[in-house]
Amino acid sequence: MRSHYCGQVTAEHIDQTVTVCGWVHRRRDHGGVIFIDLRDREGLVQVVYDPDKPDIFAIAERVRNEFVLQVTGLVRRRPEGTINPNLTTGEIEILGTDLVILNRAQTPPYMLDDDTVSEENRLKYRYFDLRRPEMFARLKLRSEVTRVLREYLDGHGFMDIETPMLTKATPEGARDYLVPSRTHDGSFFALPQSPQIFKQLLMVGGLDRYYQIVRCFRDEDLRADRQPEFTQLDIETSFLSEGQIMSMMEDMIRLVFKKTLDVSLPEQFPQMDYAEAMRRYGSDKPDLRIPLELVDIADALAKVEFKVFSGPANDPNGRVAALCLPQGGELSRKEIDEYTAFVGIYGAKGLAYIKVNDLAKGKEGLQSPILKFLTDEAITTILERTGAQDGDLIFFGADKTKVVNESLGALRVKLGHDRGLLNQTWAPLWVVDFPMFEWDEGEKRWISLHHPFTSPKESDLAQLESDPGSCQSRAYDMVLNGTEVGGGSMRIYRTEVQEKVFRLLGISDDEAQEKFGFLLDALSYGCPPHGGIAFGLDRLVMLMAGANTIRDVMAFPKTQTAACLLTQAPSPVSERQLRELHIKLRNSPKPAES
RNA sequence: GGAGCGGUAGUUCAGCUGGUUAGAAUAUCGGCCUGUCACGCCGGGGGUCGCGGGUUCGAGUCCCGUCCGCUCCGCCA
Repeated sequence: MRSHYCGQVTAEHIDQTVTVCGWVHRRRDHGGVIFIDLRDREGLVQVVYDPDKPDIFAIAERVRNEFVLQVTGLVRRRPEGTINPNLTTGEIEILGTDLVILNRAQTPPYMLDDDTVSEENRLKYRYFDLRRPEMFARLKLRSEVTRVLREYLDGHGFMDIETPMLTKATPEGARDYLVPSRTHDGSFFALPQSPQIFKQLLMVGGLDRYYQIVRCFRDEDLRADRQPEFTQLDIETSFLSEGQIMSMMEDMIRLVFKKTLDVSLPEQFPQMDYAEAMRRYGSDKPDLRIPLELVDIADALAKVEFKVFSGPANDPNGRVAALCLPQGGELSRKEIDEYTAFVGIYGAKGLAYIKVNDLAKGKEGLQSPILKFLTDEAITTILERTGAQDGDLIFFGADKTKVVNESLGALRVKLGHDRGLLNQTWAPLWVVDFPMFEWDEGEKRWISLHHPFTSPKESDLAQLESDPGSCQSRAYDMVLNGTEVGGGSMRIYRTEVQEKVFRLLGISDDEAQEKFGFLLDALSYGCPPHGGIAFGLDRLVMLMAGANTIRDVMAFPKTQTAACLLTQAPSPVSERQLRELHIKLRNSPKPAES
């Protein structure tokens, strides 16, 4: 007698007696016969009990959904006439001769094959939800992805090294999750936002090829693709150039796609500099599957009467751009209004448009509320640059560059999805030549676009202090279908450059010493040139699995308020625990008992 | 911090301009059926309409507040 997972029972087992274990997916009675659909991670198999063995039959009658069974019986092909094309349990069945109820179960909170059930219930009963075949498939894919990543890195001389989870709070970057120290009254650990500094210290330590599949924590608001704890594939190398690192990472990602999805990604990922990405797509992570592009038209509109256009056209911080939607003339007034509201989310004050009805008729063939404000010359330029054809619709964005990029960039993506314009392919891309810094209007200071340890380009070192805004960094992002899946850079490895960058970011020498003194020291003890990258594993697997949220590729995710519906975490703790941690609560919920 | 959508039976939902005892499907329980697979048929049970307050003769429905879930903006070096 052999034991199998029930889903592995196949035609090969016909005429064999097998013992299988699984959950009762559904029990049906018909004509005095009991049918049990037994389910495991691989699938369903039907078990049949005839009433000729009354003791076994009596057990089968007690079976309910989600009971855990061990079933023994003879595998056989189904009788003629019981096989129909909609069969969900296949053409094989087990004639049950024995039956053990390994465990009973309450009535399930919802039907496992109900794909309309709310995510709230799915998260509350996550242990149950994980029995869904889709969940199993996604977690299996995740496991395969990490296995291939490890295989690749292990094969290329990388070492898997752990870094601390209890570490030091950082002034820059995301809000830290803090852990109070019992032994140091008033002091706190922070959970790592990423192992960034530790992996750089590993480079100083001569561990020149490091990787880690590591949990990271950021106490910021959630999104479909952002969780407070998430997993990074963290990588760092010494002595390699950015070109060598990028090439190796490409190979690794190509291998993962080939081995797990049998998808062949391009031989070489295209590279695009940040400025071009912003100009053509209004985004630093463009989705190249969408065949729409932004077109600059400020020069043609600088002299028109219409201030909405001429204002931004003459503003050095402004931008006027057009986005042509093929066959967009079909859009109804209501749909256009909806798109206007959509760009409003990103700060756009309106969404001007021109419908191109008949190019041959010139201005008469166009339809738009703003036509009267435009010169013939401006119209000709717009039509030429957008390459608009009869039936197209041209949208306009005119505002501060940031607003135009964000609103039209988002509109481009939305139109691509709404209008079904996406090429059904995988579109990887490297985005390079990022600016080092971005001016923060609110805080009136420069902030790092990547992080404060990113190296500026050697050629820009001279203007680091005189003109920070024009400095470019040695950073590179891997973008896949419009999602940033990885970001990395060459790091600063000289103390004096790191000190300069800290100063530029408004971190005083004292604060730099206090927060990062150990790093500055480390750089001074023979730090090799180094650089690396970190991949968002959850996002990568989400894309590969075709999931809409990273929650679907995590076993136990949190909700939008960063709570766990399964365990009810976070929760109050006892007075005693708080006292040990030197914490006094004010105006807080009652601490838990005991 | 802000915008939008949602919260009614175990589950998924309907419930109009406020008006009898809040419905459907499914699940669940009982009965029938000799091969079914979304089985079928008959019958039963099942509701804090998220929570609190207000308006009203009367609130699932209107108003205010609040909590929860989802999407998004801000935020996420």
